[in-house]
Amino acid sequence: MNNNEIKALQSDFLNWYDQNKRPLPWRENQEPYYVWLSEIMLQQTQVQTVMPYFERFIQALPTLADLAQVPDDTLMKLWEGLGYYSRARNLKRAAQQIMTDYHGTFPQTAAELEQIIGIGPYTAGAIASIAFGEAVPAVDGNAYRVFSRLFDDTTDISKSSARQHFANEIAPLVPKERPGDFNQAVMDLGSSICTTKDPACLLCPLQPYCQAYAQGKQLERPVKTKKIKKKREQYLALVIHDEQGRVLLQERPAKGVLSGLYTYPLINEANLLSESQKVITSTQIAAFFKAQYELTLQQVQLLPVKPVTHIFTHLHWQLTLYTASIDANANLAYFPGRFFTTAAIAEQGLPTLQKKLQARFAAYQKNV
DNA sequence: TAAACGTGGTA
DNA sequence: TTACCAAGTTT
Repeated sequence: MNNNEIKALQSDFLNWYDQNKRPLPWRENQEPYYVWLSEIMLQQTQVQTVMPYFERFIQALPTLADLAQVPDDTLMKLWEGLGYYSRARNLKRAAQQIMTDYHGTFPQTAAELEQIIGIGPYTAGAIASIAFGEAVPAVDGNAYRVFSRLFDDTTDISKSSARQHFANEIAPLVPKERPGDFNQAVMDLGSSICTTKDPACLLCPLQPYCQAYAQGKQLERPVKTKKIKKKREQYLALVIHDEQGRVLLQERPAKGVLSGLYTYPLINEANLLSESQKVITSTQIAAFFKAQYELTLQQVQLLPVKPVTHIFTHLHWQLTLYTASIDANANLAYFPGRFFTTAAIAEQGLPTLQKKLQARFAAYQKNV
């Protein structure tokens, strides 16, 4: 594309954006804190999902300084259900980093922003262009789709190297004048017109420039080869009450899925079953708890309800519910977790998996 | 470089 | 039910 073509494309695209931009809460101003927060929340997450979380978050923590000091419990409650919980933890760490290392003022270039925890190449480009007017691309899934079509580019977006390749291709198109609007136009176009399955090419402001459209290959772009196969795992989920009606929850290990979050105690069936064994017994579960945590369970019973299924990006879990009781004075020294009252559970930030397990148990109780 | 990391929606 | 998609970063 020569300079005149690029100018025309930029003009057509920004005019389209001016007419069609979505009114989103984080577009009301260019406050870096809000731009940043929205970009983190939007990682791998759709606008509709983010909206209520964003509103609640900025109401609870209106400034960077508030975020830097927020208690972890409050933070997780605000993030509850959004997923990828390390995003929230990194958000707080980053806020502290900016308060101490940058005197509470955001760095203003993509290169500097990328040094902050939780901000990768995409988010750095997005913040730098939207909040600070730096003419850099923001290469996300939308950009892959839009520009692989525009250039009829067959680069495999499954590969890590694809991001830099597209950044190089896109950079000459980003206007010096309105780089943030240009990048946001890419996102809006990608979500409304240049969609994966049924792109509305006839309505697209870039259609006159689109090389894939010219060849009828828009559905073959972008090229993506990798597919993740989910590992199947079976778990036991134990609903353990004491005589005061409190329930025992377990804190998940610092590494791995749902790290640091609370769930009912979960036992991987693979850790319970020996070679030829097919059936798990209540006695065996109690023995496991004794051996692992020095805890004595009583009345371990299989709950006659449908197992809970939960699907992560790379895992497919099936969880069978059990109930049991335990002494309120049991020594939890060797157990990574604690008792929760009903009220305390409601205040705790819990992963959706745990919410599902609770719902299944509640539905059972209702029918008894 | 590839795998790990949540969740909700759609075909 | 399975598979894939959606404003990625970290290790």
